[in-house]
Amino acid sequence: MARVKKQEADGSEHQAFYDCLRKKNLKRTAQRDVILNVFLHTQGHVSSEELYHRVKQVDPSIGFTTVYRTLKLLADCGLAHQVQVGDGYTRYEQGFHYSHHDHLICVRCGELTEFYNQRLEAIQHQIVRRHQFKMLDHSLRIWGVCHKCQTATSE
Amino acid sequence: MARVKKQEADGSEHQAFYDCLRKKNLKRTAQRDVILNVFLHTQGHVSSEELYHRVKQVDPSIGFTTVYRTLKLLADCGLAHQVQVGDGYTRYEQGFHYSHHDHLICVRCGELTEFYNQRLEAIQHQIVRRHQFKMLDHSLRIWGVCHKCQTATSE
DNA sequence: CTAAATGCAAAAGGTTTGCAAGGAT
DNA sequence: ATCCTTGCAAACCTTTTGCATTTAG
Repeated sequence: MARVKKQEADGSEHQAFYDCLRKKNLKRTAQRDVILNVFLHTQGHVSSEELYHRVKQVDPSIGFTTVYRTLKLLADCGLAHQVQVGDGYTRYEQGFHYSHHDHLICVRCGELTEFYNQRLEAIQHQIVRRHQFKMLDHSLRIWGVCHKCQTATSE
Repeated sequence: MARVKKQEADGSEHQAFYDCLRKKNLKRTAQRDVILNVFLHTQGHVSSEELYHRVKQVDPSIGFTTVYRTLKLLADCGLAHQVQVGDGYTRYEQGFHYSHHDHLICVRCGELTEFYNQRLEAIQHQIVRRHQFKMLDHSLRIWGVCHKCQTATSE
């Protein structure tokens, strides 16, 4: 119980979304509501395609394009965060309570493990400063074989 | 002079390429020679498309497919190294004298700056060990605005 | 000779866009 | 009434592949 991530009051993401829509003079629609909900209930890193399939189970009338565009909109509103895993798909992870982290990617089973290391971050800031570079984003990805796949019977 | 990277005798890449071809039972062709030469004389991070255009200036009869496939072959032989900058193109940098490094990417002018930090590497090894992960590759990319673009008249 | 290489054209496969119809404010 | 949204179909774009022809060994 000690390490349970505290969850913000339910709906804070929704409110943030509505606010963002208003600010952009965009409209709240049933489709966007469904897509946001499904996205918020999805763990991990989904592609538009994957989210589309989940959304279809809730409302089969929603098209891929809308999911695709809404995902971009969510990213724009800070509710989703883009990740390029390198598998050919643009993936999104939840971004509202987003805190920077990096990824271990298992090339065998595809599992993504998130990690965060303060010293890593500090060094990056140092490097950027040294190059008089203004950092906007950064991404560290480590590919390899996860423990589970290493111990699995190698064939 | 103390830190000048020692250059191998000219042609060592070629020899390595021929050896690799022989080992794979593949053939040495005029096209592959041209493509290797152009690649070796190209600085930075080229896409197949870009290399194709350079190659065409030497021999217009060489097709894109051949450049594309040869680039993959070069990577396979350790002469080229793939980099995903995130601009939609698969890019390659020289890989024969390759030593691991990471990239600063200017989102304004597209400039790629390479850097290397030993502590960064050490921490990554530590993280991997901690996760009982067998690292195969890793890539750190930092996006931002380079010094030149920061000082350029902002409009 | 035989297997590999080449180049064209076309297929793939994910991403993006045009547009007519429908919907929110 | 107006401007945004939706979903379909098609366009895009880079990456891959099929195949008939040519070429290296």
